[in-house]
Amino acid sequence: MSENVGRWLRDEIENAILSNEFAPGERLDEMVLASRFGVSRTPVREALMQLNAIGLIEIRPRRGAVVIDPGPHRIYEMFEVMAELEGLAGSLAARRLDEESRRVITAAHKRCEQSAKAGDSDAYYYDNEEFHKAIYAASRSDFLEEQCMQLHRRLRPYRRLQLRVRNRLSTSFSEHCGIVDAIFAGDGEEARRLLRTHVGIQGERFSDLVASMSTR
Amino acid sequence: MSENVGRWLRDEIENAILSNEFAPGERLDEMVLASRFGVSRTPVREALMQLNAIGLIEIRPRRGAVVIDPGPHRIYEMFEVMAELEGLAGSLAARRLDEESRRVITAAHKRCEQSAKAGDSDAYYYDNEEFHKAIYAASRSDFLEEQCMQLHRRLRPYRRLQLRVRNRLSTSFSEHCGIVDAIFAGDGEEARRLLRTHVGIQGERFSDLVASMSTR
DNA sequence: GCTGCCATTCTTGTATACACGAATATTGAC
DNA sequence: GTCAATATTCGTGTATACAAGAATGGCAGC
Repeated sequence: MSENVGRWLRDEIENAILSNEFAPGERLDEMVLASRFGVSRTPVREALMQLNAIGLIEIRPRRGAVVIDPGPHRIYEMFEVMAELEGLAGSLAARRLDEESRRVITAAHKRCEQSAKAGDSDAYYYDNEEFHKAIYAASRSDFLEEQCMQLHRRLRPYRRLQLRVRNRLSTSFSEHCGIVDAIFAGDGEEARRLLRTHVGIQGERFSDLVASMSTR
Repeated sequence: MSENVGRWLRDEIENAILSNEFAPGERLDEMVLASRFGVSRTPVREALMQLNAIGLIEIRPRRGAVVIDPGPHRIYEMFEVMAELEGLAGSLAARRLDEESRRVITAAHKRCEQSAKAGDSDAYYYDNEEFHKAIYAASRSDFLEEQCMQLHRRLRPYRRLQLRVRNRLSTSFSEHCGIVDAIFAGDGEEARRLLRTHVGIQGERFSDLVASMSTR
């Protein structure tokens, strides 16, 4: 547990929302949450305020908090922005790459290769995450890294669904190869282009997303 | 005043921070704020929690809240991300432009022209803001628009400082002209490119920023 | 006179109490 | 039986009370 109950609750409720335990549209009753976590309403409210500020829930005055339901279209928009930010991170990484970042990216890339070849979609899910985080860090822009991490976190559940789609694992990994090559070659614009298409949702992948969302 | 005290306080304190009334590094005492606004500590704390979540203040456990001091480097990073997001907004706007957006952009652009020709830097400051917001809206991506608005808001104080720099007014307006042309021509990539350079801080403009920050 | 330890004070973190608006159930009229 | 007006319940919004950790100041020892 974190040092104070408020933060701990914020993380707990955030996780519960992102893992779909609290479904979109669901009402979050302060007293129910308080008794569930064995605390009073005060830290619960503080946690809710923070989740409201980052856009995970909506607090309607005098009418309680509900989990925001982004809907397919908005999720598409979020991926669109994510693609742009990752593209920027990639281009900066290519320009600013140092030995340490190169090492971390290579390591994550190799783990992805193993999981992809093994066809282990769960393992790939985690390794892929580390790969992308390695690129954020390699951008050497703290603010960009934070923005990427935050958006990545929010999109995590949908990413996971996407990996279930047929052939997505090997396709994803081969895209990684190109990205790594571009970054290591110092070709920022190529890295940006490849990451944008890698992260963005084009064509049939959007209907895949919608389909997987409705059946979860 | 907003419907509930918590939100009102959040806006009040946010404005006070962005207008530099609460300086970076300054400690925000809950009781001082409470008595200043004539309320109890509870809504003050809720406001602080929200400001913490959006990264305007830092709450150190048991040690109170302080206004975050971004520092020149981080502000540069924020402009870098802003440039990228505005570039995306511009490219989407060019592709999706409808009559309504065209009208709003044209109107804002004309107001910029008047303020620029009059050399009225305060008027231009507001008109310029409306111009950029018009482009966010024209992107027809609600999420992108929100992200842009939020970051724009945070960078507002520094934008204002930049406009004070010699010749920046006319330079800015002539850049606007190119952006409008590209968007109206449906040239998304050109709009993106122009907006990126328009918003980003290159070369001497970074030292201008640093200089203006130290003397405010 | 300076340094380190302890007591005091001050501020934050959490719980509880109370007030008020919204949602809901109940009762009465038609 | 349906609808509307009203009473009741329920949950949020704010204030206050209490607990506990951090900052501060004083005192003793050197």
